[in-house]
Amino acid sequence: MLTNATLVYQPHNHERSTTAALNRAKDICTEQNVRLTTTRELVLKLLWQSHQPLGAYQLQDQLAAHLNKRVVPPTVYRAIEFLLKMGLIHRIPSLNAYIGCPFPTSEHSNLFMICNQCGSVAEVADNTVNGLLRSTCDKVNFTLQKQTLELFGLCPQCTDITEAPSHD
Amino acid sequence: MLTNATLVYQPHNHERSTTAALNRAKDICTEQNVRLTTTRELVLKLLWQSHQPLGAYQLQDQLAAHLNKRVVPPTVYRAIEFLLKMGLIHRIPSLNAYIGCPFPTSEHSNLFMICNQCGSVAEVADNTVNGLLRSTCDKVNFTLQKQTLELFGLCPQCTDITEAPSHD
DNA sequence: TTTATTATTGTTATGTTATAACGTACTATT
DNA sequence: AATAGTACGTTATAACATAACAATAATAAA
Repeated sequence: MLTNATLVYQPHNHERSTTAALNRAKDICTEQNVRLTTTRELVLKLLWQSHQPLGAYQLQDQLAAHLNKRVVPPTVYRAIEFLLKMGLIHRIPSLNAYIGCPFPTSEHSNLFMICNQCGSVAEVADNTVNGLLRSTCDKVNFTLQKQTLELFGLCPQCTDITEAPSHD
Repeated sequence: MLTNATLVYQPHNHERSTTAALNRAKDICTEQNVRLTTTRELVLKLLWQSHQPLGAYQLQDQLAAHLNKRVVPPTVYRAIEFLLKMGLIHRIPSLNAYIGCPFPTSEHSNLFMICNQCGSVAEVADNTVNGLLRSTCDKVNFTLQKQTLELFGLCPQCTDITEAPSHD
């Protein structure tokens, strides 16, 4: 069906993918000799458990609830900063929100499909897009270092619902 | 050199392109039967005159200076909102900043090349990229409505400077 | 094990970006 | 001139993010 492209809708298997992501994160941190502390791990977990990207202040609330104590912005932003640096999460600039990365370690395109209807976000790894962007940059002598590609529209589910004949 | 792609570095001919953009804007507004008021026109002008995208509060300062009176955020954001709706400017989410659009009216890719060195931003209209994204979305049944593509790196100038042999 | 070093977190304050809500003034048409 | 619609003024505040410095915890070195 899909060649060259991997589409990952975040909550495709909630519990399992969360566990897998946390394990991968632990491995990566061990390997890199950095510490996945309680706060950091909890933030990552919350992002994976969510069906949608979460903002810093949503994370703050949820953290506070889980840790049963006051949590202040810097705490959240430090964890976010760490996870971003380790490639374990992404920031989605147009949403001011964060989301777990399904492909840490591997080079990928940072291509997000954001549903305007239900708010879900899928990350797509597509080498063709990557290649084309790279060659476009080469043509104009732009040295590409990083990218964020945000596509807004309707996810498959909401597309189907919208297109389906109404019955009222 | 470039096929299918148009690269527009904002200040390629400052004065002339600003004037041209303002005239185009007037035409568009007349045609659409909406008003390009003083504030709106001034914001557009400031964005075109700038070598870099401007934030709302930078615009606020510059507006205040030009109009010789206090300008408050809602004033700026209203002008921005209008210009965005008319397709005359873009918002660059990762910078929280705004930039004049060189291709108003025409469908385009919202592809920006952002220089990490000098802060300049170029907008690229590339049908190939557009087409590929569209087909990628089709493949996964995602209904594409809007997009923002942000590429970070070094602009041609800064690339050359960086790559040139140092002499110190 | 004690000490030194570094990494992490706590804490307070503040900076930056953006919008809500409501009232007033302008513009165009009748 | 009355009216309706659009735009702007004004105040307050929401939402997102970081600076700066103190305290603590983990790790490495003596």
